[in-house]
Amino acid sequence: MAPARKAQISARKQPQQARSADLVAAILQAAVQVLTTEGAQRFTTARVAEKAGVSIGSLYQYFPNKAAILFRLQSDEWQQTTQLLHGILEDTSRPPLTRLRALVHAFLQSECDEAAVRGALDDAAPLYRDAPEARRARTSGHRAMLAFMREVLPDSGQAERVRAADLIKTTLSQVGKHFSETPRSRAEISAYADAMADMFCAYLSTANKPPRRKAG
Amino acid sequence: MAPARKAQISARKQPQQARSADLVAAILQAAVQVLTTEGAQRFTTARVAEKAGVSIGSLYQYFPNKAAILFRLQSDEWQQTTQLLHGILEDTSRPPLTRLRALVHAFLQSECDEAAVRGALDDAAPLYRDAPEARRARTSGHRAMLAFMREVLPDSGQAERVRAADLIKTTLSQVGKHFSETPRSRAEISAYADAMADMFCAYLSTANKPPRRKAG
DNA sequence: TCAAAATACGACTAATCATTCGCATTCGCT
DNA sequence: AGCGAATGCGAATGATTAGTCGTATTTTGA
Repeated sequence: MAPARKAQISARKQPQQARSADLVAAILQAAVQVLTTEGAQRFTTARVAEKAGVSIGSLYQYFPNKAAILFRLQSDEWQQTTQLLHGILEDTSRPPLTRLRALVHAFLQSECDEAAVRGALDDAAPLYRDAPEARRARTSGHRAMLAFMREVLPDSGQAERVRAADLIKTTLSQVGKHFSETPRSRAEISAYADAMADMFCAYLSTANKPPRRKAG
Repeated sequence: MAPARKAQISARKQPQQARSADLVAAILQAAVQVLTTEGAQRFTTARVAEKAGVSIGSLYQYFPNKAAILFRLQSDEWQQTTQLLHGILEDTSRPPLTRLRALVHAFLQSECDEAAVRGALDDAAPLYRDAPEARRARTSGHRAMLAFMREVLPDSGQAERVRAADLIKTTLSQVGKHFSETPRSRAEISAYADAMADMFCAYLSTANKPPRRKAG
């Protein structure tokens, strides 16, 4: 139960002139660099400002506090991931489970490609995750997975579909996070993705069928 | 890529008299309290010492640094979990998949029961996880799951069994961690555990069978 | 051209915290 | 009793860091 009383995390002021827009971009880019090269521990506003070639005062013109920078990065990541997810799951030209398998592969690969940033961002999560903005942003991506479940589990109740969607989405993201913590070859990634996809497919294939429960 | 050059994390000195053993116990107990009531952010050696009714100097007699206290707590947790896992999986009087289901239930329940400590300990992970002692300790629990896989996937190759063991162990711990981040009723926990167990069982049941790959 | 608005600057403040070290107290033992 | 070792103490140190504010520079628009 960490105390959840962070200040606002939204932008303090919108850049209006071109130079300030550049400045914000430089800060975000520098933030990623600091995060990847120094880690979450050593992520400080001073270091970001320096790496961005910007004064600390200017940084605080556009970000109300350190958490806001991190939250912005995380938001962008979430948005990217959500789009990946939607793009693959909604392509109805392919059979559902094929799409799901493709999604697992794409997700694990992208997770490993950006392991450094995402890992550091995750370490820093305590700094921004309790902000209301973050709570709201996190529920994105539910829709697509739930729609997919309606397609693949037409005979199940809504509650069961919600549970299946949650289980798969959570497994994908959490296990992916842990998986990407150690460096992996492309072949390893692919093999692991296949195993995970096998697991999801097996689950969804049997979930439709009659009662199983307590199978042994 | 956080820099991984923490100092040693092992005990600085073994308590020899009863009073110092009590002191160490008080510190550990206080550490849990501080962690749960204040969160990882506000976990400081001073606070722990105060809550334990012990001077800061005494604390440093037995723990070389802050990370050592956290590592000790995490170690104890790991050991508990490992024993839970062994105890259930090795009870050969029940069919394998029944044991697995029991394990999932027991694990999720215990994770939720101690959500506060574990969550905070997880937030603090960056402080201790890169120490060599932690790297070693983390591989415990592999053995039991692998032995289980030999039992339930007798026809698969060793590589596939290792992958399955890893996938299930990782899913259980990572998804469990995320699941316990929000408060849950006992019924919710049970329902989720059943879904997860269904997923594992479906996976293991089909993994033995002939080639599936790219199932649609 | 010039004033107001926007932007940029960075020294400075205030707070937090991990850890040390010199000294005081207690224990185990003869 | 009394000695050395173990234990306990906590003020002080040194370092880091988030965030502010008064001032300087640049841009905009009239």
